[in-house]
Amino acid sequence: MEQKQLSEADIRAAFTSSARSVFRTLFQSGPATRPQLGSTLGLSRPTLSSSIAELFAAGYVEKIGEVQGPLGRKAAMYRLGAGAGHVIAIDAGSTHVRTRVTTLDRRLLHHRVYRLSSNQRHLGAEISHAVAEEVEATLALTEPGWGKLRALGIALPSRVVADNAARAATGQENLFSHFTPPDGVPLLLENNVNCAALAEQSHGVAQGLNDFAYIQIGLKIGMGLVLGGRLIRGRSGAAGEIGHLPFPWGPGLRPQNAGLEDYVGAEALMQRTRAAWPQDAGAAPADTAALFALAGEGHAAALAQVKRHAEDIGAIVSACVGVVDPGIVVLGGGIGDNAIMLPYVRETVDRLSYPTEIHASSLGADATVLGIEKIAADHACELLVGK
Amino acid sequence: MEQKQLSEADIRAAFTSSARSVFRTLFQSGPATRPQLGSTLGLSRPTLSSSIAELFAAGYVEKIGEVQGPLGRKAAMYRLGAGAGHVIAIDAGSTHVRTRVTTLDRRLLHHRVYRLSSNQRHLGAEISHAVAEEVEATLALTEPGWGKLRALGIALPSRVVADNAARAATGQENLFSHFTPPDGVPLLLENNVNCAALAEQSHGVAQGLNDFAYIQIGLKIGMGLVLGGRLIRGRSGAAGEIGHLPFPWGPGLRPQNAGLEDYVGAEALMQRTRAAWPQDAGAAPADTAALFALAGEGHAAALAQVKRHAEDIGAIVSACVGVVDPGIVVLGGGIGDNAIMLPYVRETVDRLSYPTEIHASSLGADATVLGIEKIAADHACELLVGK
DNA sequence: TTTGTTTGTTAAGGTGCGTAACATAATAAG
DNA sequence: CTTATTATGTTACGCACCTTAACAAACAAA
Repeated sequence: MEQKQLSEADIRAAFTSSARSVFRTLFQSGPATRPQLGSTLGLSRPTLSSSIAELFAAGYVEKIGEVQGPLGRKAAMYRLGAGAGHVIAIDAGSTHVRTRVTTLDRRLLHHRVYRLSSNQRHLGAEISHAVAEEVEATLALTEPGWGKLRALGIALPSRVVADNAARAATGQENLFSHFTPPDGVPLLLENNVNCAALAEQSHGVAQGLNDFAYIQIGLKIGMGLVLGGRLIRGRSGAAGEIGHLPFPWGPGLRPQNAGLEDYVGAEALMQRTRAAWPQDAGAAPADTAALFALAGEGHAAALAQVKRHAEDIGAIVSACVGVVDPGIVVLGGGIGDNAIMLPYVRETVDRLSYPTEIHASSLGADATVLGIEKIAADHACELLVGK
Repeated sequence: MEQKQLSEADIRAAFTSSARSVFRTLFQSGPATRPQLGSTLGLSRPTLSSSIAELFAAGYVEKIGEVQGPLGRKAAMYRLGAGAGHVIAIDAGSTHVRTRVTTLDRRLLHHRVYRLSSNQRHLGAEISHAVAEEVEATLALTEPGWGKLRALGIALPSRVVADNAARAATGQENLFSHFTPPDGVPLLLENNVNCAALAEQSHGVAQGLNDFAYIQIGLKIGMGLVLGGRLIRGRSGAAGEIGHLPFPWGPGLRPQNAGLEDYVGAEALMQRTRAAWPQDAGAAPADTAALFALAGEGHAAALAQVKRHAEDIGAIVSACVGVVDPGIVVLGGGIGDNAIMLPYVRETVDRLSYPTEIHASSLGADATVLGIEKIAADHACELLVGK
């Protein structure tokens, strides 16, 4: 193993810098012809020739066809080869465990959704068990054509910190109660909301943006922050833990620990809704989905609740704008991506903050897996050819 | 002028990459011997020889002496030469205009403090006038040994945005009512709180840190945020405008625009203090300095006010931790760097947030000027030898 | 003075890219 | 069907930038 890793590093060192940038381009942008690579990277044809020869010899790229332009000779088209390997991405969610296996340039090799027997509020034994099974099953059906497994990424519903000492407090260690990660494969853990934010950046509303905030509103509330193109994790992995914003707060009002999380969560919302529900308005909605359905039909009592909730969300957004002014905020999660709230959220933010675009997420339940997949693929690419 | 700039760019292109990195090292770390440069940069002696020859020929470095080790030949010591030029940094503050002129490697060539006739609450005509005079005076006494003026940096008590269209709303344009910037010199504007934050990073409590928040508490309140080694400015230059955090905020409480700024400012603090001051406690303090002095002596009523204020500051810090979790927060400004508040702030943050170190700034009134000076010097260096 | 050590220079070689010229393969025009 | 034009790919060669090796210079200690 040690020997293999060393030879891997040797391969990387052996590649010329132009070869590495060709690899990175194919990694980021998918298949391309030599002339395309040459013009985007500003490299000459001879350089490209030797770069591709290097990569091809290592199995890192392969030719997948030829493209005929309007005139002249056909151009050869290349993509990452089997030697580049593949990654496994797992979203260890509270209701489902979603698994995706892809090449580094994101070609789907395998995917699967496993439904948990019950709603897991915290990262615990059942999730750990499910992850172990998913990994084992995936490893079992690995095909030779996939190449080496380069990274295993897992998105967790907990804070995630790299620092060994601080881990115990996050609960992230519970992942390993029934799951032993495979040997010799880089294991990447990331918070699920952060993953969803990255997915918005690579596949969703925040496509290509370097600065934005993603706020996920569901049972709980959380934020993923991307600034300067980088995910902001925070010293304790607590960046985006906006459930800990000071609340309630005002003259003579003492903020409570996690007071906002308790107030703005789905349970509290439904409790307030039931308490305020008029006698003559029919049966109170059973859950948030029912509440938003009623509001969508124009039901006055439901709409009033939704509006008040949206104003609270707006205040949360304003807190984020006041601290980092991201310019763009994406709302996601079962409650957040609801279109009914959007205008009320915007109204509140307009009243309280500097100009901020607010969008609803269009990505569905796959967002988190796609995010952790990107993290795993990025890591694998960096491992092979550096930054 | 156009011609000069072109030839300047040519010089940069003419330098080898090793020469550029030698320049950057001398810029960042000050004078060094050749062996030192060689070992820190991993360059061989012949390479260093030619790099320094290049830079010396352009006047970018000069020899300032020789150092004798315990054994062997003396090592030549170099620093940036006159050809590298100098920068002017100006803090256009509300009570003083501070000017510093330095070489790129921060050797002080000239400095001056100009006291404004009255406290300027906003960036207006008098500040503009004072800046114009300071720049003119400095340009007049420029010595040939200083080399070319490479950049002029000005710290402003307003939001600063690069985008032309959005400028009008910030008030930053008021700077130019009586001040015309010199031709052909890069002009760099930055918010004064952001500058103070950078000064903490280069000279103060946050020395060398890549992630921290600097919160300035005085007449008004503001924050400078450094994450991943970079200053976070925000889409509208409004990152750190924490006076716009939602406040008051709670069940049935509607946040007001800039409600926190009004509540937590020095004026409001003194108003509350006067209102709550007991009849038998002597005369109420006239200003915050007097209030903190009394609190320092153990005066109960004063201490109660300071403590309550510290709890509000603690809530503000908690809001920042909830959004970005910087890990370290530096408190500055006339009120913020007061040691009496520190334990109460810490108490509140400990109660509400993830572990966060909180320090009082040790830099005095020069912080802002030092920060804009660093911005100007960095820009000048990048101009000469790239990133 | 000699010896060993560090610094600086000169000479020679290698890597990674470029340009120039040529070979190849396609379309368009006659 | 041949020829002209154009784009792609390869080969030959040169340049820029760095390295190692060897040598020269300058110092302290023996």
